Amino acid sequence: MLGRVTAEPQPRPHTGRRRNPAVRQAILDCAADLLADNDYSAVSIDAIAQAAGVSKHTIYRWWPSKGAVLLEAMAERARKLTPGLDTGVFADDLETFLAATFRTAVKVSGLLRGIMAEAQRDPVAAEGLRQFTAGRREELRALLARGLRQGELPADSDLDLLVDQFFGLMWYRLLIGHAPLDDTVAARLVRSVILPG
Amino acid sequence: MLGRVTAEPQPRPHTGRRRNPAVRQAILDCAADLLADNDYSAVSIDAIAQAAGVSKHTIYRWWPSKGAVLLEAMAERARKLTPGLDTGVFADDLETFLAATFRTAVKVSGLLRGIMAEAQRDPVAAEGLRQFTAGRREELRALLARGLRQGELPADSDLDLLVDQFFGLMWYRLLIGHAPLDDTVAARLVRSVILPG
DNA sequence: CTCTTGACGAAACTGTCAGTTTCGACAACG
DNA sequence: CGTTGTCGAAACTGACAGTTTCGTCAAGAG
Repeated sequence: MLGRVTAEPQPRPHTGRRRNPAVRQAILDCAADLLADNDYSAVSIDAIAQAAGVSKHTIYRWWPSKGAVLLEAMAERARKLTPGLDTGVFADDLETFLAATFRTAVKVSGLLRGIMAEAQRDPVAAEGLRQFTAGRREELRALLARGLRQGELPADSDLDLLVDQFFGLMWYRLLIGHAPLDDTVAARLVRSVILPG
Repeated sequence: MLGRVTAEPQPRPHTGRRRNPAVRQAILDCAADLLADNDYSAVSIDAIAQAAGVSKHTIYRWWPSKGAVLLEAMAERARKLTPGLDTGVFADDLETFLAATFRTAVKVSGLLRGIMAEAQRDPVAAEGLRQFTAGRREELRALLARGLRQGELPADSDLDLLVDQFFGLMWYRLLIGHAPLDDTVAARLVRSVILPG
């Protein structure tokens, strides 16, 4: 309706004061820092705004909800820490991937746990988390598919199930905290799935 | 200090009005029902108090926090739905256990997700969830140990890792909601771990 | 240069919810 | 019947998400 009335593809290129990308970045950085350092409960929109020297108004002009801010902060920080190497030796690559993933996850566990909690009540955060985890699953799945092609995994392996077993164990230990999540776990996991020989 | 001064082991057996167990039960039942039906965000202490026809005051006299109430409600409901049979055929028992566990978990997924979210900020709920899941892990671990003794699992299986892979996958799918959690999953999981033959 | 547009900070405001406190019954036991 | 502790009702505090209002400032248009 509205679009028909005006019928202007790009009527006004732009005018007025431009948004400051430094402000946006400061918000994301402070959000991630707060989540990493403090308890999740200590991280409020007001706290982020204060830490970034920004008004709440500005935050809500750029993101629709608290969950959206936290999620983008997490996604950005996670993007920086992805290995993705290929030595040609499947078992080594898988172990490297898992070990690096676990190490990073433990380092930012406060952030991950907070986002997971937020996603259980905020649909925006839930959808974002679904997309974020989908990307991570796709990466691991591609790696496992290579192992399957090279005959290092049983031919009838269910890759989706395997992926969820790995990431599931990771999240389970992160969220409950009953057992460690370190390089040893990564090594044992790899040994439990690859075919002997 | 205080104990020394009085020096009375059981000074006063009891006096005054007795607490009404029906009230306690009503609170737990209503809490579990609310969590099962509605969104978790719709479940507040006020809502539970109103549904149970009880004052908030009464709830807080019996439990220290919201998380404690929800956790006890969950633990009670979960206790009613444990299989624990033994047909002698390990693979069948394992599949039955997993399938029943998944079915129940999906049915009360709103409750489980809410508790998990609560446990990420309330230490009381976190400790309770740790104990609850420890019991579940112990049960599954005992079942797997039987399979190991009977030679149906690889001799070098890491049972703790296996347990966390199973429950991890369950929670992961419950919390993210990207893939189903049904009998088929249980069957495939069993097939992926037992030795052929 | 000046006017318009929109980004931004400050701060007040609304609504919800956890947890506390107060008060007035009321029930059991001595 | 008095003491003791349970219970409901309701007001209250404090924190926080999200909104609104207002004044200011920066950048482009004319």
